[in-house]
Amino acid sequence: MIDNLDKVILRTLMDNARVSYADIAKNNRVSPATVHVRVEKMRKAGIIKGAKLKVDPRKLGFDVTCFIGIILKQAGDYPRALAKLEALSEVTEAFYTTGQYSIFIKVVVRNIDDLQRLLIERIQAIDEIQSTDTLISLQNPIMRDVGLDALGH
Amino acid sequence: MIDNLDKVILRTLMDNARVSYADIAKNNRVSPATVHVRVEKMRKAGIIKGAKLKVDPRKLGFDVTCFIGIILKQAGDYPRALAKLEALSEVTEAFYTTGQYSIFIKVVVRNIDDLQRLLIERIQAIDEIQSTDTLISLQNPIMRDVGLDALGH
DNA sequence: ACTGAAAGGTAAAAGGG
DNA sequence: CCCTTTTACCTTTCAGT
Repeated sequence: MIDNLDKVILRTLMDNARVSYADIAKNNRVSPATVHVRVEKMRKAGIIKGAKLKVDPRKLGFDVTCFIGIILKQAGDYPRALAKLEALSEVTEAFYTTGQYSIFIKVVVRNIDDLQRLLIERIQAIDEIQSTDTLISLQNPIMRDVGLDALGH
Repeated sequence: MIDNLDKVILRTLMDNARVSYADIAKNNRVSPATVHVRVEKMRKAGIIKGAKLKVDPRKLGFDVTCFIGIILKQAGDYPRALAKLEALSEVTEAFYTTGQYSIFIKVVVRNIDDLQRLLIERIQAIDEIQSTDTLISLQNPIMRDVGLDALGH
């Protein structure tokens, strides 16, 4: 399914998506064409979903990151609530979860005032939402990709 | 600080980091060299932190994503606990937070059995940790970058 | 399934307005 | 601050093994 060369290619590009296929080829003693073929294979298999530029939100003026656990009035309200959350650009991630919350979201905003307005005027204003719990992140000391070492084959 | 062209470049590359500078230049009626200069400027300013390949963890056999809220025995235990969490490759993100938890982490594992072992044998075994709450993610319907539209300049 | 070579395209640096 | 030019390198395709 996925061999050692695939893993090295993935690891390299997950770390820096702009490393040239030629460099990867050189380091692994294969031709650039082979690297190209492997990448295309993994893209078609859905393993590779794209390449994203990583930006620092703080450098752009988004200083506050927080997580919000959402309790819905009824379980069936999930699709409607999600659609309304998706319309808010400040909501960067959403998860449908087990446990006390139905939906768990990550929001990135400029400052605490913006967070307060977002919470009160736009999130708690959503009909389907019963209540929310907010967790403000002060630091983000770990942010990395899944380790491929646990991959067996 | 950051003008309209910078914003268009960021938006384009945040979506697809492999779009060529030549294409971006064409769409904005500037030269490829200008795009190159802008990207370098933003890299030096720390706005651009790199380009990452986006992979689908499920396609690689990591089927379970979850969040774990961690309560420490003492607030001062934070650095030691964090270092121990960092040593676990399954911990892909960590946040230092206000509220009921001191540390909030995201973990990605192969299955529920692995999650259970990780939790009991490696996380709850950390001396500095008093207790944990786990939130299993069943779906991840929203995963996107910060919207640049709120950016003033 | 990998390689080597060819064609076209791209990045990055240099120089000028 | 942006442009054009230039050079070297890169991706991608395809025939051959």
